[in-house]
Amino acid sequence: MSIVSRLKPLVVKVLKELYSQDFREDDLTINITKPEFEGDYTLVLFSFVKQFKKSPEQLGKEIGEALLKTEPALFSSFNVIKGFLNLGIGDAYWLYFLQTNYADKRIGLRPANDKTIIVEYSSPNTNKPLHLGHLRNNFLGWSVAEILKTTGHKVIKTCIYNDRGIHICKSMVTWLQFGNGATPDSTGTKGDHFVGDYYVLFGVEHKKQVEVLVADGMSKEEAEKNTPIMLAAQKMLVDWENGDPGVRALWQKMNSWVYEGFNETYKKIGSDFDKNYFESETYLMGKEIVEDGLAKNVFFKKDDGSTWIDLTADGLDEKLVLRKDGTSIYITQDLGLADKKYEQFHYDQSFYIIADEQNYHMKVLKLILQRLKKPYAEGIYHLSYGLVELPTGRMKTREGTVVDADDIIEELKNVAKLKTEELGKVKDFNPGELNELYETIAIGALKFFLLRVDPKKRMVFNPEESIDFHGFTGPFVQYTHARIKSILRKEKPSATHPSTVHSQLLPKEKELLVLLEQYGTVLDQSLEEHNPSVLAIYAFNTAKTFNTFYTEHSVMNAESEEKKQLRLQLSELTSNIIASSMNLLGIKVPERM
RNA sequence: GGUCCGGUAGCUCAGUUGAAUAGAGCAACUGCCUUCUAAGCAGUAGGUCAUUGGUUUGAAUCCAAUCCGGAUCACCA
Repeated sequence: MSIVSRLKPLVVKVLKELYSQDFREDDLTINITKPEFEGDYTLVLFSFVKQFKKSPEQLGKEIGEALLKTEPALFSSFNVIKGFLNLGIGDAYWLYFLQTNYADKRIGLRPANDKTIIVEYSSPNTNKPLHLGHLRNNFLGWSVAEILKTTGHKVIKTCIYNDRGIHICKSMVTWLQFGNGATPDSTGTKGDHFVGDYYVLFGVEHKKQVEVLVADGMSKEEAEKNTPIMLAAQKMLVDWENGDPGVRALWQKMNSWVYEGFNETYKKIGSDFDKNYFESETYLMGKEIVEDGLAKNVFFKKDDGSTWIDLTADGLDEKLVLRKDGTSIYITQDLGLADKKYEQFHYDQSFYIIADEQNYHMKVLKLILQRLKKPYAEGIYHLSYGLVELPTGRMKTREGTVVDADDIIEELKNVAKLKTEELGKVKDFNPGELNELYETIAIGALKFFLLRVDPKKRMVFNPEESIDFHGFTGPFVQYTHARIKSILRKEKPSATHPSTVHSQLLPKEKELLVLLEQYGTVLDQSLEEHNPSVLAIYAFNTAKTFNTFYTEHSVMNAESEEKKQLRLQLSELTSNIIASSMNLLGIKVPERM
């Protein structure tokens, strides 16, 4: 139990005894004491002043004295400044926490509960490689899923492949017309990039053909729809839907190239899925749900035969759910997929990690499911994140400003290599170990960079900043971990050494320990907010605080054996907490770097 | 136009369930490697918290209005 959750009931109890008034723990404001004041935690008194008609100074004195009397073992001192009651917590509390937790490698892990949560955190199109936007999505979803797992939830990670549709046909048609039978193997190109190149080529060809048509007198708008290559793609889509064997075979072949490429990238970035869904298998689902909803008058038909839902009562519009020709649209598929997932996993909650461009769409999805009185509707949760932009603005495929996932990882690996060679600290590593280290650092830098920002907010990805391994970065935290491990390789805390619980803590020791004690609270916050960035910030602060401690005090050459043991324990606890919090972000921490 | 999100140091971001003198990192400048890893540490400098008004003992935080930026409102996905 964290210190704050221990303090609050005590204050409630004391207030009751002193003033015969009941307070809820939520009524209390207890913050960590600012460094410029004496004390560890601070109770803010202003809210009581009016109620009890006493001065803050007097209240503080009375409450402080009562607390000290009630728990003399916990509190060591108090002081009142203006409306703030600063409470000193005795070293014994912190030392007991250290003693009982330092060796826990799985610190933070909670007992299992009975909640099942399904997390959909990747939804790539199979016509082009993954880019920076996909990475934020993947890193975020993976991390949120791991946070849920470590706090005891059963989690199912899923991916939905958008593997059909006009965009896929564009790559296919272009490959048929211009590919001359080339394959990823024959060209030595990664499969997803290979297919993506034809998608780009489609755009180039299409543009050329538009110009020809316009020169022949067609309007630009008309021409856009009528280039030979566009018509071919549209025909291919119809053929695909009709199950044309040739088209299906081509589709399977090209998609398999893409999956091979995706799998390589997913493996590298550590994305894993318990269940894959494919749009080609789900795009017809949902029609039954619409039929059902029509019968229940949740939906209605217009004269042209199209099916709609009226969401104006909820401040939205009328929304189409089936086209007039009876074919389904995006939202229809999503209704079907939500149902399918529930059928398969009976989830309590269903998370969708999707960019905030789709806020409206996700609101509609949940609302429709609620109108349909689906048992799982309340559990639908859209974890909306902001787009990743470049310093020059939004990434645009057409302008070639999209940052490719594989490229950026490779670039960061190179930086890691150069930096590591320059420092020369791991000259004894074999090539395999070196490659692993470079990858650990590169992925760590990238994940930390994308996860350290509040997911809800738009963020700017500055390529120059991302290759900086100093300061508020993944490699900084990784480095601190390696530093600690270097000490612990020399000596581990002794299990037989007499207890350190009666030691005296120096300011830097205490500062670190107080921070380490907050790990559980931080984990709670990241869980409640579905926000990995609080863990990233915490891991950085912990590393920074350790480095300050490390510079000021020697562990191995401590003043006494007892001090050495205490610092070894502190070091081990720090490394465990850094490792745990970084692992929840999907970041590995090296033993040496 | 309706709805939603954002505007904090030169840049990137914390802080937004109200609380003490608004914090980090980068960039700039000054120091510290015969001592457990200098991918580090210590320090200097840098702010009308978009603007105006309001509520409050107390506002970056809550309310209102305004300005600026973004997203969305398709028989696209």
